[in-house]
Amino acid sequence: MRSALETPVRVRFAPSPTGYPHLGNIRTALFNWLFARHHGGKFILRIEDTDSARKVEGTVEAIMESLQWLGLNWDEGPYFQSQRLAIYHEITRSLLEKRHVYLCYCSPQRLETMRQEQARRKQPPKYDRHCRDLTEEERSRLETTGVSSVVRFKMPLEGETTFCDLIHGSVTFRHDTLDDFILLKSDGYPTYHLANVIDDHLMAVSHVLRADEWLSSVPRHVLLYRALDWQPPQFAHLPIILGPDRTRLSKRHGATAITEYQRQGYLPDAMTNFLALLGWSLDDRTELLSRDELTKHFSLERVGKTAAVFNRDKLDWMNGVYLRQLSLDEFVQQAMPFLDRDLPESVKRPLDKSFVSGVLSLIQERARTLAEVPQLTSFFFADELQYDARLLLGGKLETKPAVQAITAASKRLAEVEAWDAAVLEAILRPLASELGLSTGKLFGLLRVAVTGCTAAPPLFQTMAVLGREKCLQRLNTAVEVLSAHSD
RNA sequence: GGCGCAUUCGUCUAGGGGUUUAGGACACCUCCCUCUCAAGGAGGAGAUCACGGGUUCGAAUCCCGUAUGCGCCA
Repeated sequence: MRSALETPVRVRFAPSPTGYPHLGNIRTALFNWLFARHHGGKFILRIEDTDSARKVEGTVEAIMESLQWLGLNWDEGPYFQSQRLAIYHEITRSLLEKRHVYLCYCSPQRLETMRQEQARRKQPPKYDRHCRDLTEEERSRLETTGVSSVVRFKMPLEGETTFCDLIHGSVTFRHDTLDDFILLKSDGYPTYHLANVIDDHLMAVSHVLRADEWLSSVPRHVLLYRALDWQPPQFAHLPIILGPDRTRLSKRHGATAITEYQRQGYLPDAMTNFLALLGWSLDDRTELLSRDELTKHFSLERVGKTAAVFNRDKLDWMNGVYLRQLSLDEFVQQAMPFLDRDLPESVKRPLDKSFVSGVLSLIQERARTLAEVPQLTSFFFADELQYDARLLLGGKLETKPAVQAITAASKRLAEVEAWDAAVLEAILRPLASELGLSTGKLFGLLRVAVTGCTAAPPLFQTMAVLGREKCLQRLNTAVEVLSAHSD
């Protein structure tokens, strides 16, 4: 067996453009990238687009965009398998010459009835090798009729193949449980097995890190490498990521496309950190790791074997941690596009940067995603607040004392010279006792009057950012709301 | 149907025969801080380590079955 040190590390991320990349795909990409960076190797991007029927428009772009968003830069590629058909054909020809493969002329109908028969007899579906030993005459007769053919691999009839997976250890498959799988389809396109093996070899891929579901295909691949006289790469099959219902991730689980997480306001670094911990861990306590720390410590030995359920709550928590770690300027820069996108249309654009900065300083530690920012701050930008009078009273106050309290506060605030949080507090705190109200009641009342919400950033800081004019105006409105309300 | 892989708190995980009364994180609960919400701090609850057999003085850790889940083969 080759050791990782002998050959330069070259890994690849090889998605099919059949759908937008989701968490599972990207996690595979991340592990490949981390492995490459850890070993100072190369990370290759290869698009396995040989199944034209399932190709989905725009996915190649989405794949590249997703990788770029997460900072998973590739060193080579993208290579496209659809542009390498001549290579696959040539190598298939050499396999034919060496009799490792054969042409199969069986019609889809024949195969279908065969399968049904096998299913009826509860036998494993397996090609019956009808064309494996055709005589030359039979073959040329079929050729002249112009029937289409596929190329199948001659699976050894006995024996077994054992290989060592870097994560699972030694795995063995008996040949008689495997069938003569197809290498080249009748339309001339290679199957995954053929194209994948050829490309990995030609691109000098040293380690194949891919999802667990390919584990059962490895014996086929190993046998193919042998037939071609090539040295197989090292394999590492990664545990898959499951949805909350313990089934594989799919469109049913909502935001599957990784770009959707970008839209929902997750930071690339948080996403990377979170994904890295799905199937890998550093030790028994470290949860937060920077990109550099991840590449420094990443190793296949610490990759687990069991499928992991994606836990949105933990992602949210982690994103909040990363959001709080940002400097205010960085936070403003990150949040600005979300404000632009989601604040009501009535709010004038462009937004004033210094006002936004003041606003955001108050909610940075309260937001878990950037997409929450507009909701958390919309009252700062609104012209008029919408709320019910009962919200002001909070079930604790009568209308009259409430009106008195607001009026008294307004009066004092109108006279304040310096409009900042400390001064406001120095004015309003004593007012509570003067009015015979608890600070909780007074501040709660003012909070609703000024923000329209019962939960908001600290009152004095909020008022300081909002500015005197807007605060007084809103207190006024609150009095009107209360007056119109009878209890 | 055959083959393969997996199985530790709800979830992510630590754990490679004795240091384990199974550790950490998210979520949950309580308390502290406090003008609300967060953040932060302190604590709590939560896993007979899927089950059953072995091996061993001793097993979550090794072996064998069973079950369940997932995957591959069409």
